[in-house]
Amino acid sequence: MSANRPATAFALLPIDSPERRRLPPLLRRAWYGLNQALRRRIAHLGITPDQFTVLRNLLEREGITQRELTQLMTSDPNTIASLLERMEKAGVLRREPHEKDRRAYRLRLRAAGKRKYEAAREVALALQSEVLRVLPEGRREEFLTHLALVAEACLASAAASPKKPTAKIRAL
Amino acid sequence: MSANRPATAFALLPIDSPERRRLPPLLRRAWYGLNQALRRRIAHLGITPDQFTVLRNLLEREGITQRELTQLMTSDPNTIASLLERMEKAGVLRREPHEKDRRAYRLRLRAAGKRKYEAAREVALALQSEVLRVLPEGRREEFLTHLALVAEACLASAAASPKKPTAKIRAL
DNA sequence: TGACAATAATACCTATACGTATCATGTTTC
DNA sequence: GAAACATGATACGTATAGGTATTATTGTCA
Repeated sequence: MSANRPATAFALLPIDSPERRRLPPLLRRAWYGLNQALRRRIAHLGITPDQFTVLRNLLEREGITQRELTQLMTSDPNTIASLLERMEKAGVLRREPHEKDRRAYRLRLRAAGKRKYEAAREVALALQSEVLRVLPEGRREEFLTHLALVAEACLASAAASPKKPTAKIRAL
Repeated sequence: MSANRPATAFALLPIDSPERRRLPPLLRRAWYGLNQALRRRIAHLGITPDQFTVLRNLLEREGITQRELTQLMTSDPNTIASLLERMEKAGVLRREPHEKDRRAYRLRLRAAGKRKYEAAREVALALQSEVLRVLPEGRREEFLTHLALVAEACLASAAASPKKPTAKIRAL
């Protein structure tokens, strides 16, 4: 066990460490690293990675409700509500009343939001290319396909895990 | 920035096209899903997934400092400090003064921490098996190897992204 | 149509991520 | 050996994740 200070914390681990083979730490490192890199690279635009994700979803589907955005982002209504509150205050989007459902809002991008999105998109594309280059070219699609399977399985596991350990109503 | 040269026709779609599988949303969904599933399944133990990670690291390396734990978890000193404060208050670990460095603490597990860890570990192992079952058995190791490469690349990108856009001192 | 369940959004809470600034201590350098 | 610098930890602020509870509205059904 060496006490040297490597370039990355990951390299601190012995080559045969179980950490290198365990799904949760690997997912954690990948996601946090990617998120942190993007956050730092778009900080000058005044938006965060999550806000960037919101902008992308709104650009692709103008006028969706908060509930729909929550579904698209696999997030939580509370998180989305406060996220949108900050973004509206920052002037990148607006919430207009839904014409049919007075409980809901329709989300619309503003010009500033579109501009910030376009700029951040360039950064994000470059970052993704940069990261995927470490995989052999012929294996990248396969990796993403497998990752998609794993992601769906993770979401399914979460959905199958009740918030409250109530009586198991899961009738078969 | 070199152009992407995908091998398949599917991959000829724009890299951020909704039809194509993008790395950031996939990583996000996988990580959030896995984290949420684990959080709900160990909530009855009174610990969170991050606290579980702390416990595992402390069990494997008793007496490390907060700084070392920060490196192992690829986290942030601030995050670790408040995390440990909560855990110390909850009685699962204690911070004792470092015998050489009066700035540092040595982290030690308490009995309650060991117990909670053991219980949570069973849950985590089952969850990982459950998730990885969606991949063909012969591809799981390969997937984890690729994920490790990607994780390392993500951390490298983050490390190469300065917090402040100062003059880049990094030698190319 | 009136009671009631479901739904969209929010309020309030705690936990985490991570930025800047600060403090105490350790190390290096001239 | 004192000043300059580096480092471990914390204080404080903002953003996000997500839990429970509440409010306002909608839809359903007896």
